[in-house]
Amino acid sequence: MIDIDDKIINKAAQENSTWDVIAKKYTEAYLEDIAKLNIDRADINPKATEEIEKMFDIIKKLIENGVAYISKHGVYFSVDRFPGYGKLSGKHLDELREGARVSVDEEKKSPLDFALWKFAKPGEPSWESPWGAGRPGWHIECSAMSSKYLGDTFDIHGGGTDLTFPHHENELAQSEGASGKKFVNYWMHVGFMNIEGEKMSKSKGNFIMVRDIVREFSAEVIRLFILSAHYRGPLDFSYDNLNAVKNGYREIYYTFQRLEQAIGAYNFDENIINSNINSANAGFMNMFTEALDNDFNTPEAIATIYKVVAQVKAALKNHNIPADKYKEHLAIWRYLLTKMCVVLKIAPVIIPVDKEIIDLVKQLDAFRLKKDYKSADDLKTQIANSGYLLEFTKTGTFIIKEMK
RNA sequence: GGUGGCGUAGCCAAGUGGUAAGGCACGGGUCUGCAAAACCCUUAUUCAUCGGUUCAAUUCCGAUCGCCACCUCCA
Repeated sequence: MIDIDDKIINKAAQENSTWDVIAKKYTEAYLEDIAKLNIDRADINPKATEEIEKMFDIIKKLIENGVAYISKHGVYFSVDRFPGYGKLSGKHLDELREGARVSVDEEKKSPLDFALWKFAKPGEPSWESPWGAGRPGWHIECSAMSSKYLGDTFDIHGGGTDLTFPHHENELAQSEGASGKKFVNYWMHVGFMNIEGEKMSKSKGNFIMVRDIVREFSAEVIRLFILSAHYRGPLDFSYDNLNAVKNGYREIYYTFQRLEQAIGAYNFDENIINSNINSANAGFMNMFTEALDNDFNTPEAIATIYKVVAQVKAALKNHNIPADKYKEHLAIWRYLLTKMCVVLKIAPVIIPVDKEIIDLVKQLDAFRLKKDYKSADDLKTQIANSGYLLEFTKTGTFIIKEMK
């Protein structure tokens, strides 16, 4: 969490508040939104201002290694002294220099050098450092926090595609410049979400807030929507698209409910499941796994889930299977489907149907048997008003909790 | 201008040197006492455009057009 920077300082001034109050407010709002989207809370959410000592360690090492220097305005990273600079974003130093404006800061050795530590301006929050009072440069907190909690080298670093340059490039440079080791094994840069084909922007007023859409759509639907496009590409937000995904998800949700009711209290154990998974079942699981192994191809993984849903529906109707094997057969499919949905965290929570409703349906079925359709229809309406729809099948009536 | 990415049916969206997954929507039909967001079927001779390589290209190469991001401060 970056809890100190220019924006926060400005916002604090605007609202007649202090940086720490502002930072806390937005951090909490962020964590709330994350939770609403069913995103697991990170084990550690370090704050930049609580990791200042670690920043000093890195800056010291960079100075020792000759890739950082002290200038009038702060401690700077020397881009020219780090041979790999530009390797992440595919930029070349000479091209960048041409693009750079005439240096704003004459004290910098290269216009591309960036601040590791900024000396305090009057009235700004500041921390004591070996080089003078000031505050962290933009990128240093990420290097400090990652090396402290994940080590000098770690596997996956995510972020928006807009951060590739300069932020991640600089972060990589200072981390590797200090440690001498490879910083990150895989970078995952995600594409932007547009609104109705246009970039979100405050000036256009076309931005949406997580807290607003979670009121209308479940976390599962939102997640499925986001995962429906490859993460590197752009994602176009629109209510039409979201509703289309919602309609698709309904099928997954209902299928879970049908499975639940068809299997009932059947008690299966993993051994039976594992010994009965045949090549057809395993094939779907492999498709799913391979899709995700292939640069996190979630659209393909989702397509596999829909294929499994189709298999499940066929299985539900397959009464050629001996009764004693039927539930076992379904349990295997449920096991696979659940596994896939859990990975994407879109598995629905199935709430048992209320006793009252079950009783009503029993009455209704009795009326149907007696061909008293008037009474049956009345009950059906009553049940529908409680939010359930019924599917009459040869083997019984499925009671489906409607998805709003 | 530079660098990178993208352009696939009405919409969303994968994919491969060998002839286009999946979802949504639409249309037609079926089952059911009636119904259903249940079931079945249908929907791109074609993958921005134009060339080239190849026995074969949507997939490789080149050009063109269009869209997006970054390339400046700050984050």
